[in-house]
Amino acid sequence: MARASTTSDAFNAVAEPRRREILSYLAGAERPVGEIVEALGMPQPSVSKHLRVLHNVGLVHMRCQGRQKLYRTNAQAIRPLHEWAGTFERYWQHQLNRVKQRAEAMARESPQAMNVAAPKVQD
Amino acid sequence: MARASTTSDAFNAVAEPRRREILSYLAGAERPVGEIVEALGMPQPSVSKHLRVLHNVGLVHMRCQGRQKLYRTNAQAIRPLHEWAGTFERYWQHQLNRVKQRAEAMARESPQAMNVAAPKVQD
DNA sequence: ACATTACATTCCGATATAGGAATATGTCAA
DNA sequence: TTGACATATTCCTATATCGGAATGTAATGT
Repeated sequence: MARASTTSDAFNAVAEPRRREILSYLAGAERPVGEIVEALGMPQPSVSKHLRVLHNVGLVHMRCQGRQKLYRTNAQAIRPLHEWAGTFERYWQHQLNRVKQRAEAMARESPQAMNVAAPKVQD
Repeated sequence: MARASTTSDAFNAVAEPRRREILSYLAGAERPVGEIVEALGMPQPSVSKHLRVLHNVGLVHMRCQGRQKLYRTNAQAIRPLHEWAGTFERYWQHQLNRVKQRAEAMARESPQAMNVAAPKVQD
């Protein structure tokens, strides 16, 4: 099998850097496709294709207005991603604490050693 | 061009569901490959390949111990992802506030309408 | 009706996967 | 040394991309 399709979930959709750019651009306000094209300097068909992917996974909303289509980021759909990553927060805080505590211990025991290259410590 | 390589950054590496499983499993403690294989029920070569990808982008650390290799999630490497998603937090809060305010306004003005199907509102 | 504007879609080619099977590498134990 | 164990790598195939170019489609203006 090949890689999971990008239309399947937000994680895959967001893996593409240009789609992240589009999401950031559309976060604050509705914009027609033409403005995205101009602002981000991407070819129009490319933008349309990325918008289709984003729309399929619910990361953007769309509204028609005359011959324009106004797109806007659906921030709600990004929450699961934020929450998944947040799951690891206690672990990186724990790692930071260990680094901090080692640094303080070193400073107490041999302050003059603080200016030399630190040994590569196993965490 | 094809899709960006999964070895390039954390966003792509994390797009694969099985890799997310592995990261979660390795978040709290070091584990040898064999335990991952058993715990998650994936074929061993598959686990090794996913671990290579995760290691290449710095999402896991590795340490040799005899004939085993102990892997562990590097939670720090997940922070950029969390922060990127967090960028949108103010927008989804804003959306939630609007929903909440509309609900309260409706409750004040016509409490008996709260039990019928709400009109599809444009946000 | 016709031209124009605003987007979307299709066709194409190159490439990067993921998974399965088989095999290779490296480490310890008798 | 030989063998068992733990993990990594290679070979293979099917498929899902992304980008570019060209074309299709729908709404508006004259």
